[in-house]
Amino acid sequence: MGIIRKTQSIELLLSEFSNSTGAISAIELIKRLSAKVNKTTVYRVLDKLEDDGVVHSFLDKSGIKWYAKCNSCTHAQHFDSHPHFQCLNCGKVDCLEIEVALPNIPNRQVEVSQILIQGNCESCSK
Amino acid sequence: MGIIRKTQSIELLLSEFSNSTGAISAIELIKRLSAKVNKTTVYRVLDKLEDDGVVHSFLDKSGIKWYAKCNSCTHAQHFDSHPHFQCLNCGKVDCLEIEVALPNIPNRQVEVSQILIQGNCESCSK
DNA sequence: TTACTTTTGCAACTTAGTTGCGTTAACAAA
DNA sequence: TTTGTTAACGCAACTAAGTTGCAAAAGTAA
Repeated sequence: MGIIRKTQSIELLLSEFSNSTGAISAIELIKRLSAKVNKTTVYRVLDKLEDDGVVHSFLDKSGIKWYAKCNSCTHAQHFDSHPHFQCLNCGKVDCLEIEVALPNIPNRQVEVSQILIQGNCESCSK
Repeated sequence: MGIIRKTQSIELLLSEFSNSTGAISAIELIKRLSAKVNKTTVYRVLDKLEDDGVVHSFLDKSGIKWYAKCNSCTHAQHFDSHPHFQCLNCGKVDCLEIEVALPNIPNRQVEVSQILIQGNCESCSK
């Protein structure tokens, strides 16, 4: 569907993404904005932002949803196939700006792939 | 903790895995065994089987848990880093017996990685 | 300002998985 | 074979993330 009106909730959500480098979980966003935006609205706005190619989403290992700004996604094409890195120590999640070459898989047509890497991030592995 | 007693529930769960090639979702197992085993027990047995290296688990794109027999896992070492393939048409999920080489990631220590590939399986892409 | 329609908040719901606790059933020892 | 121990089980109640329906509020074009 996409965004039609620039509302307050949308501005608030977008500014959360502007003020952050890594990914943010839906739950974290709901928590941060709880005073100003209802959780249903947060989920709905995130859906639309993803639909418009403004953000992309993925699940971490415990099944909760994370969102991050897209660098080069549009509504038509989602370049969200980069790996995501989650620090097991501090919990921070980032998009890795690298390409992972998947080997050809016999007799199967690949549509989407999702790579989640867990370990220790830069600050936590010192 | 691991399995100490060979109970009926464990036998039932194990036979489900023996009679199947691909992965099976926890929900599917609960459904199949609903007449004989309580869902709490299914979850608990799966935990233990995973603990013992008999099966390994992963999440699909909608966040639900899948289990598959391990070919070469032990309690000490889980070789569950192969990719998983989920057919978007028939829903079937398989372990792919291939290695995916992850590029080195600067300044980060990789502990675990999880690769989920979605597309059309052999039977569905004809 | 009006009229229209999107967006929002609320409450209630859904679904997967978890927890606490009293009961049942493996199984080793007698 | 029986008994005692305790792992494993079933049940009900709970948790947490996310969804739905609907009436009210807020954008926006005219």
